Amino acid sequence: MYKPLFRSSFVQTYLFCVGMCPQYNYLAGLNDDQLVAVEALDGPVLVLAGAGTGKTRVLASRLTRILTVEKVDPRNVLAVTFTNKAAYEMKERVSKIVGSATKQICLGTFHALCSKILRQHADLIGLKSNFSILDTDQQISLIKQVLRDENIEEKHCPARALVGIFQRWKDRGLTPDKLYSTKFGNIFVSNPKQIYQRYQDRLINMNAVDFGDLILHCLTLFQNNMYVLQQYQNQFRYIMVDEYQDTNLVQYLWLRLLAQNYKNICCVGDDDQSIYAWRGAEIANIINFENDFPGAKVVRLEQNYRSTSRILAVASSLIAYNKGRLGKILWTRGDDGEQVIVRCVRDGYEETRVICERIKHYHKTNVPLREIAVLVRNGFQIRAFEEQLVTLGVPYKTTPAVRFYDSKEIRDVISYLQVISQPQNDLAFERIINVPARRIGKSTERILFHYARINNIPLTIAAEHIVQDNVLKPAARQTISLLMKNFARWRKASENDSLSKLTTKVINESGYIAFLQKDSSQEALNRLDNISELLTTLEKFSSLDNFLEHISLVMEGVDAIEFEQVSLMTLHAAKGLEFEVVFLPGWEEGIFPNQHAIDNKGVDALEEERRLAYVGLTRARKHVEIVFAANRYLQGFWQNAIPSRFISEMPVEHLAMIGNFSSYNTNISHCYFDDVRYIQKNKFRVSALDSRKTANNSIIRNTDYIYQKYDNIHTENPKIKGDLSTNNSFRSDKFSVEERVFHKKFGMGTVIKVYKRGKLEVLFDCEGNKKVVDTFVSRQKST
DNA sequence: CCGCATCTGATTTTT
DNA sequence: TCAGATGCGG
Repeated sequence: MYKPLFRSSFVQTYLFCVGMCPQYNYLAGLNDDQLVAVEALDGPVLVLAGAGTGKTRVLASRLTRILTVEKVDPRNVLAVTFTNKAAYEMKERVSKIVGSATKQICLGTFHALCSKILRQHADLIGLKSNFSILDTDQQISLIKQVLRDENIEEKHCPARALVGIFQRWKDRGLTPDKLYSTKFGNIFVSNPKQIYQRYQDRLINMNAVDFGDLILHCLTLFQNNMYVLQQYQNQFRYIMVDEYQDTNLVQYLWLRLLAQNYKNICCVGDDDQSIYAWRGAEIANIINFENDFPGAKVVRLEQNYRSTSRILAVASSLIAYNKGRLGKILWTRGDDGEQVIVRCVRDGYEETRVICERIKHYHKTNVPLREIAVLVRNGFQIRAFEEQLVTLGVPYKTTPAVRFYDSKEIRDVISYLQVISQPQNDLAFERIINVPARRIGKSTERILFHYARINNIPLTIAAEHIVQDNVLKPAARQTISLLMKNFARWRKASENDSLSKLTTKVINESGYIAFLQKDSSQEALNRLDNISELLTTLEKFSSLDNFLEHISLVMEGVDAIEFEQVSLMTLHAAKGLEFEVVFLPGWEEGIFPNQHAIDNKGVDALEEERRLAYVGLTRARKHVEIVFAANRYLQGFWQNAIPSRFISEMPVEHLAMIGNFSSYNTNISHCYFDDVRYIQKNKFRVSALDSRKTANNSIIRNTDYIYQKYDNIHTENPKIKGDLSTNNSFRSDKFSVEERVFHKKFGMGTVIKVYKRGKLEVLFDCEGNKKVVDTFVSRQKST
């Protein structure tokens, strides 16, 4: 019953040769701390790896040591990462050192590994091994079905929100029976537990899991089947985890179970770079590591090989405002570098213009475009830069690019393939039952669905049955009959045909291609292109199941060849990357930190924003340019903005403030930049950092100076002295529709709509319809 | 069944 | 503003 996940063949011999090779030195160039991290193989180890401290190198060297020096069978090594990207990177790196043995290592994302394990023991949790993995769209439509069955109106309880809520529960190991709280986010329904239970029942029923289930089911499997757990506990002698700060509770429990036997678990992460708490990551995992794994060794990697010391000083000062950190101090032997530029601009348009000018400037001074990045807080900020760069003819790339597998036509084709391979996949069947349009409308669907639910059978089976009866109109009956005959034929073909041959058959015989060819629009042409691209991709897969697994777990398309282009991306997407020059626009209260974080009364959300800022700053090797605008056109309103609090948390001596601050119409401009304006550029030395540099090879542990410096920042560096809230405070007296108001510029008007956050739409008597912020209008006294 | 008007609400995103 | 959802009429 039990099979090892990976089979080994001649690897042992190969590794023996590598291990014996005297000139081969995997330890070359590692610093003292890195060396400790690489050599501490026994027992639990936490490697706190700051940004740019050579984390991936350490992981790869460690793996090398385990395989070549300790001569551990690669099958006994488990290496878990969070993203496919990280898994791929690690694979690349390790295969350069240990070659083909890499394939034997159990290396992958949590989800991929759990899926693999689950498919081997599916029967133990009531699934078949060909279970389907639902994507978000499918989750939503399943929840919609459940809500419909329970007679719950979606208005009170949007399916999309439920996806998130269920996911969070699953992140925390809460199966319906364990759910103790009936709190349901902000959503009101009478019985949340029941909806959750029904959703889970339906999933099992249709032989499907969602992403959260992959790990949660696997954990349940281990907990309920001692002998299965023991097999894996014995198999995985060494466990390594990357990006540990991003793991959630279930993943932690999963790891802890697996590590129980050998206890050789090494987690690498950085609490300061934890930016995914909002989707279930538990920063507590990394903070509590020493308690969770008794006797754990903690290694700090603090020597930074990426940024200038000024950039590090700025980033360190900022992150020091967070409480509850494990505490790390990055240092470098590199140059002090330039000051971090903080630029004030009039509005968003100027922001884009200036940044694009600066991009051209750096490019002219021989910085390659691929070394330049604009990192934003919100996706929508990217667009303005795209437009400007297009007009300037500067090549750029945005991440995430539109995902290949997300496009409608690809999803359609995949759904056909899913129905072939997983006849119980109702959601896939539902998607294509009338695509291309074959005149199966709502009424036919309803009859079919009803029949399936009453008899508790999959839709495909129900369809087979129902065409035998007379319940359907002849036309619909014939159409469905034909469709089912097609599927039977394709299913048969799938046993012999290659994947691309099968797919070609499907898209021709189903009429899908004809349906697209009928349409001569550019859009349809693109879709046809995409499909032929899919056919090419399919060549690479050995089986249909293989392919379906891949697209469920690896949504990323293949990265295009990297041209010389500027990177435009969100701060989240930038984690793990580095650039010579980094632009950080939109550093205003409400954008960064964003409004949600400010509204949350707790500090947690704000601290996560701060970590995000820290991630942004530490992406840069040489230059950082922060920009904030005094006015911004947002969601249809012009609003004036306050510089981000994060700016005041950075040490002024490392900043160069540039810009015209008079655009502020309150006293912000003066109070904010008093201390800053006259900083002289060249008078500064980073003394604490310098002293470290002079130390001959021994790392100075005396960090008092820096701490003292931080304390000063907290107490004696009140860069924001004035009242910043002048224009951004909200009125306590709310306006209502039809009320008469007066605006200094537009005159008298009537409120026609009231939005959230004090925004009004007013029909002015002379100026017409305008949207304004309520702090700019006054109430007309009724006499 | 589709197209157009109207309304609503608006992070971050991976698996 | 602007994209996505909804609802109505042909």
